[in-house]
Amino acid sequence: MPELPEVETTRCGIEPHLKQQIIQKIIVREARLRWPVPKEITQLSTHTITAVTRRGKYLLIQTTHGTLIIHLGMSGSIRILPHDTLPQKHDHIDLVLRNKLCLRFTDPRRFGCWLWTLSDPLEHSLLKTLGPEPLTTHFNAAYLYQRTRNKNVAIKLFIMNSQVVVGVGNIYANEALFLAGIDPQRAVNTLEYVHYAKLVKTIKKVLKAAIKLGGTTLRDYTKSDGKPGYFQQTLHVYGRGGKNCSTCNRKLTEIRLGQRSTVYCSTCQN
DNA sequence: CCCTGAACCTGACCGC
DNA sequence: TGCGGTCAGGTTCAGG
Repeated sequence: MPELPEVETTRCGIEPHLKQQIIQKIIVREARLRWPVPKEITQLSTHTITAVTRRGKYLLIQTTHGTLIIHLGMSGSIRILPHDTLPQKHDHIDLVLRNKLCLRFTDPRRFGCWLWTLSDPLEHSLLKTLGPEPLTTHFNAAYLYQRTRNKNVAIKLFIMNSQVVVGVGNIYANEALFLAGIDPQRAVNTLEYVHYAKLVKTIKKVLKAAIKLGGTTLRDYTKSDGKPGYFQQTLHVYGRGGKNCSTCNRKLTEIRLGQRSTVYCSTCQN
């Protein structure tokens, strides 16, 4: 469910409830996530949460003694609930606070993760090699252009590679390429600097707009307060294969690229 | 190093 | 109603 806007929406939703609060306990009902949930995290009581930050699609819950590194995978979500709310199926982890609130992690497919580190989380092996944040100036046309020389991958796969830039998943890759007028299959070394200038702009634009609307709600995703996001109402291509292009009114093409569904307009995108 | 495809897992949906 | 196939917002890993 989560790309960068959904993770950022989650972060903003949980931060005010967690900051400066003391952990009472962490209950792990199902430790078989992407990687086994480490046993140490069930012993974090009395630690105070100092900050809730994000790097790419990873949420970082920093405490006085270490940092929880959380990823929502494909189907993960987090809600803030009263501590005595009965858990449902797939509610794998509760972070219970002394103030009687509970951060509950739900993840049917279990592609998400909860890890724990005592050192700088940005130096963790999963985070260390991540590309720049898309909404910073480090992500710019010159950077992308430089990284694409001598490479032959399709542009859509390239921008979805977290070593290149973090946070761009399947929805926003499709949308950004549509807005930039670029064919998702186009090999990166055939695109010029001007294409990258345009693409950087549309990626930033689409991510910012999605964050503003609380993310995209498809199927069951909701924000940390249980309410849906509204960005899906503004999608131009994602999930619209076979429907008409909002610009030229011709039928949108749907293909598979790197095992992911890819929708684009063969007239407007070249 | 570059690139592709399999793998991880559950649930919803579609056609027969 | 049941069964098999396909698809789903992500990422790592093995192998050519």
